[in-house]
Amino acid sequence: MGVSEFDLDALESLIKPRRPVQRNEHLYRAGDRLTSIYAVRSGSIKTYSLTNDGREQITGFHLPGELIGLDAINDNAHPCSAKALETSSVCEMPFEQLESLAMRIPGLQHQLFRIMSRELKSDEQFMTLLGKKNADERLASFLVGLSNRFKERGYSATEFNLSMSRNDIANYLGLAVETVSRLFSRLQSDGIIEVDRKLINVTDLEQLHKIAGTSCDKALNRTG
Amino acid sequence: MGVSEFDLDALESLIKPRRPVQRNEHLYRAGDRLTSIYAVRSGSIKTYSLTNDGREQITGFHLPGELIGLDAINDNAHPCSAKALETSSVCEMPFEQLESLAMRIPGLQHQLFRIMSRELKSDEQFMTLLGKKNADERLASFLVGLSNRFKERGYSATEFNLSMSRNDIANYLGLAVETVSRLFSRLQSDGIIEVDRKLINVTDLEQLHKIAGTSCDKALNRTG
DNA sequence: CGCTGCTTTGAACAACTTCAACTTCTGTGG
DNA sequence: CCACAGAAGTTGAAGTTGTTCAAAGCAGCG
Repeated sequence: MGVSEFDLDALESLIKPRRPVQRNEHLYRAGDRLTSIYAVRSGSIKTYSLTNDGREQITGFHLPGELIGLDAINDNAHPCSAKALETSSVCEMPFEQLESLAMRIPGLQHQLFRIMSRELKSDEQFMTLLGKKNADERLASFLVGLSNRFKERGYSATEFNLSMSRNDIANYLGLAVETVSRLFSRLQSDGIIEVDRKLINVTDLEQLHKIAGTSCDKALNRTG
Repeated sequence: MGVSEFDLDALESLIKPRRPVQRNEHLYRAGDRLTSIYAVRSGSIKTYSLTNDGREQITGFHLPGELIGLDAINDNAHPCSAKALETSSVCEMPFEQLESLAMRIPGLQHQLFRIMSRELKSDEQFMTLLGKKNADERLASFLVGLSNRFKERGYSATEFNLSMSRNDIANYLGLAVETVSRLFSRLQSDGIIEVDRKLINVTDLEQLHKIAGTSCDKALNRTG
């Protein structure tokens, strides 16, 4: 359900060896012709596009097991750029090959539909975040989301490193950096998380969930 | 590129006859098991989900030629509800059938990948709208988007009816109804559009584009 | 040791929301 | 066909949230 690690492993062997990517190195840039879809194997990748006035809009942070580049199929060109946030490794999968495999291997086509569908669904949830949530809810949702994704991958759900800068977080969440910084401080002084630079320790995950799940009346749930 | 009307026509005949839907009738509701994907054939459909505190978040307005329900593949259940904004007709395509056809008919698999990819891409653009654009830019983008879609379908790019309420527009754009109402008034008094209830006449499409494409310094481009 | 870039914090400001009132439309029943 | 009730839309004024501007604090690194 989460990552379908199993199938990606199978694919990986079918297609191409892993490839290392250095921090800040681009996997591809907006406008590049689509050749391959990439599966993140380790590290983390951010995808972003530029607004008309040249500012960056981050469209996602991608962890191991996730596929990137699927948004390029329609135009045969990447609408976003993809850049490593840290030293990472990816598995490159030539798309044409992938497509023809999908015609032959039972289940692979379905798997690909599922992956794209999941991304559509999570995009929709993210729209709700941007359209309806306030700053606190956005940051809490972001942290809960990361927590879940780390957990799925066998890491700690409560202690993890942010590979992206405050600026990137703010950009992604549609907020100003200053706002994000203030929110981290507040979450810390409220005893919900401990922050040490990039290291986050979630001390009250339940409360974080409550904030993320739209904090209703802001103090509705002190005891329950 | 736009709608691949051709292929949908082919599919339509392969699968099921059109089905009429009344205004406010649901095609499916959030939580329903996925049985079919729907192609809009006439009219318009809105998709929406509910936030934790029960408010509605509209995730899209869908015009003829568009497919809805693709976000349900991953969980085999619809994450959103779909409701007709006006009397419409849709073509129901049982998903399992569609998938097995895609294994056989050359090009259909690719077509489906493309359609999902296009949706991913437009979701990303929409994230940029919600994350970076101010109220004016949002409404202008919305109108430009509709204008383009109507044009693709052979209707006027400058004169069209909004099938959704002001409330729906505001909801979709992450704004308050009052803001949207004020913006319509302002666009009208600025001579960019003429508004008569649901009927919109775009009198200065170029200017509308300028506003939509992020109005930079707000008055950067008076002459050029 | 002193850059340089990222992060934090404070204070003023702006954009949008909220609240409230009023108007216009729509549809229903007398 | 008109009257009326409810829904939808518009407009104004006050209020909030988050942004912007400015400056200081801190860590990494030559």
